[in-house]
Amino acid sequence: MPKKEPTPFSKEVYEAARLIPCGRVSTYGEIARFLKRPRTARAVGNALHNNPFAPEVPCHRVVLSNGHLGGFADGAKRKITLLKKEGVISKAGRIDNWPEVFFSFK
DNA sequence: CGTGTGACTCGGT
DNA sequence: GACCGAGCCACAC
Repeated sequence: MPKKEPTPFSKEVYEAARLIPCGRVSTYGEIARFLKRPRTARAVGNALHNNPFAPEVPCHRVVLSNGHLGGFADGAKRKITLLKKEGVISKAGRIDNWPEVFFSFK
Protein backbone atom coordinates (compact mmCIF):
# COMPACT_ATOMS: atom_id res chain seq x y z
CA MET A 1 0.00 0.00 0.00
CA PRO A 2 1.27 3.38 -0.96
CA LYS A 3 2.61 5.69 1.64
CA LYS A 4 0.71 8.85 2.39
CA GLU A 5 2.87 11.87 2.73
CA PRO A 6 1.61 14.37 5.25
CA THR A 7 1.04 17.91 4.06
CA PRO A 8 3.58 20.57 5.04
CA PHE A 9 1.21 21.92 7.63
CA SER A 10 0.84 18.51 9.22
CA LYS A 11 4.60 18.15 9.39
CA GLU A 12 4.83 21.36 11.36
CA VAL A 13 2.26 20.00 13.75
CA TYR A 14 4.20 16.79 14.25
CA GLU A 15 7.41 18.65 14.96
CA ALA A 16 5.69 20.82 17.51
CA ALA A 17 4.09 17.82 19.23
CA ARG A 18 7.49 16.17 19.39
CA LEU A 19 8.73 19.06 21.51
CA ILE A 20 6.33 18.17 24.30
CA PRO A 21 8.43 16.70 27.13
CA CYS A 22 7.51 13.47 28.89
CA GLY A 23 5.05 13.83 31.73
CA ARG A 24 3.60 17.01 30.24
CA VAL A 25 0.62 17.72 27.97
CA SER A 26 -0.26 20.53 25.60
CA THR A 27 -3.34 21.64 23.71
CA TYR A 28 -4.27 21.92 20.04
CA GLY A 29 -4.63 25.65 20.44
CA GLU A 30 -1.16 25.97 21.94
CA ILE A 31 0.37 24.12 19.04
CA ALA A 32 -1.60 26.24 16.61
CA ARG A 33 -0.33 29.35 18.35
CA PHE A 34 3.21 28.01 18.28
CA LEU A 35 2.93 27.64 14.53
CA LYS A 36 1.84 31.27 14.27
CA ARG A 37 -1.65 30.17 13.24
CA PRO A 38 -3.78 30.62 16.38
CA ARG A 39 -6.99 29.70 14.54
CA THR A 40 -5.87 26.40 13.12
CA ALA A 41 -6.61 24.31 16.20
CA ARG A 42 -9.02 22.20 14.13
CA ALA A 43 -6.52 21.62 11.38
CA VAL A 44 -4.01 20.61 14.07
CA GLY A 45 -6.45 18.02 15.34
CA ASN A 46 -6.88 16.68 11.83
CA ALA A 47 -3.14 16.42 11.35
CA LEU A 48 -2.66 14.47 14.58
CA HIS A 49 -5.55 12.20 13.73
CA ASN A 50 -3.71 11.35 10.55
CA ASN A 51 -0.49 11.09 12.51
CA PRO A 52 1.57 8.55 10.52
CA PHE A 53 4.35 8.79 13.13
CA ALA A 54 2.15 7.47 15.93
CA PRO A 55 4.76 6.27 18.47
CA GLU A 56 7.23 8.83 17.27
CA VAL A 57 4.98 11.82 17.76
CA PRO A 58 3.46 11.98 21.27
CA CYS A 59 0.02 12.83 20.00
CA HIS A 60 -1.36 11.41 23.26
CA ARG A 61 0.16 14.40 25.03
CA VAL A 62 -2.19 16.73 23.19
CA VAL A 63 -5.57 17.42 24.76
CA LEU A 64 -8.38 19.98 24.65
CA SER A 65 -7.73 23.46 26.00
CA ASN A 66 -10.22 22.92 28.81
CA GLY A 67 -8.30 19.95 30.20
CA HIS A 68 -10.45 17.26 28.62
CA LEU A 69 -8.70 14.48 26.76
CA GLY A 70 -10.42 15.09 23.47
CA GLY A 71 -10.06 12.21 21.04
CA PHE A 72 -7.56 9.54 20.19
CA ALA A 73 -7.28 7.35 17.10
CA ASP A 74 -6.42 4.29 19.21
CA GLY A 75 -9.19 5.01 21.70
CA ALA A 76 -9.46 7.48 24.55
CA LYS A 77 -8.75 4.72 27.07
CA ARG A 78 -5.39 4.10 25.52
CA LYS A 79 -4.62 7.79 25.82
CA ILE A 80 -5.44 7.81 29.51
CA THR A 81 -3.23 4.81 30.16
CA LEU A 82 -0.27 6.25 28.29
CA LEU A 83 -0.54 9.55 30.08
CA LYS A 84 -0.81 7.88 33.44
CA LYS A 85 2.38 6.00 32.72
CA GLU A 86 4.12 9.28 32.11
CA GLY A 87 2.87 10.74 35.35
CA VAL A 88 -0.18 12.55 34.04
CA ILE A 89 -3.21 11.74 36.14
CA SER A 90 -6.43 11.67 34.17
CA LYS A 91 -9.87 10.55 35.19
CA ALA A 92 -13.12 10.07 33.28
CA GLY A 93 -11.60 11.54 30.14
CA ARG A 94 -10.32 14.59 31.95
CA ILE A 95 -6.91 15.62 33.29
CA ASP A 96 -6.82 15.78 37.06
CA ASN A 97 -3.95 18.17 37.71
CA TRP A 98 -4.36 19.99 34.45
CA PRO A 99 -2.57 23.25 35.37
CA GLU A 100 0.41 21.26 36.65
CA VAL A 101 1.00 19.06 33.62
CA PHE A 102 0.09 21.71 31.10
CA PHE A 103 3.04 22.55 28.87
CA SER A 104 3.32 25.82 26.98
CA PHE A 105 5.62 26.26 23.99
CA LYS A 106 6.16 29.83 24.89
C1' DC B 1 -13.33 25.38 -7.87
C1' DG B 2 -17.22 24.33 -4.38
C1' DT B 3 -18.78 21.35 -0.59
C1' DG B 4 -18.31 18.53 3.53
C1' DT B 5 -15.95 17.13 7.59
C1' DG B 6 -13.25 16.97 11.99
C1' DA B 7 -8.75 14.44 17.83
C1' DC B 8 -10.83 22.65 18.30
C1' DT B 9 -12.10 26.97 20.86
C1' DC B 10 -14.97 30.46 22.88
C1' DG B 11 -18.99 32.56 24.80
C1' DG B 12 -23.54 32.22 26.38
C1' DT B 13 -27.36 29.65 28.81
C1' DG C 1 -20.08 22.15 35.71
C1' DA C 2 -22.44 20.57 31.48
C1' DC C 3 -24.65 21.47 26.98
C1' DC C 4 -25.33 24.22 22.55
C1' DG C 5 -24.33 26.99 18.67
C1' DA C 6 -21.27 29.69 15.76
C1' DG C 7 -16.63 30.72 13.95
C1' DC C 8 -12.20 29.16 11.66
C1' DC C 9 -8.65 26.29 9.31
C1' DA C 10 -6.64 22.74 6.32
C1' DC C 11 -7.58 18.72 3.51
C1' DA C 12 -9.93 15.11 0.59
C1' DC C 13 -13.19 14.43 -3.14
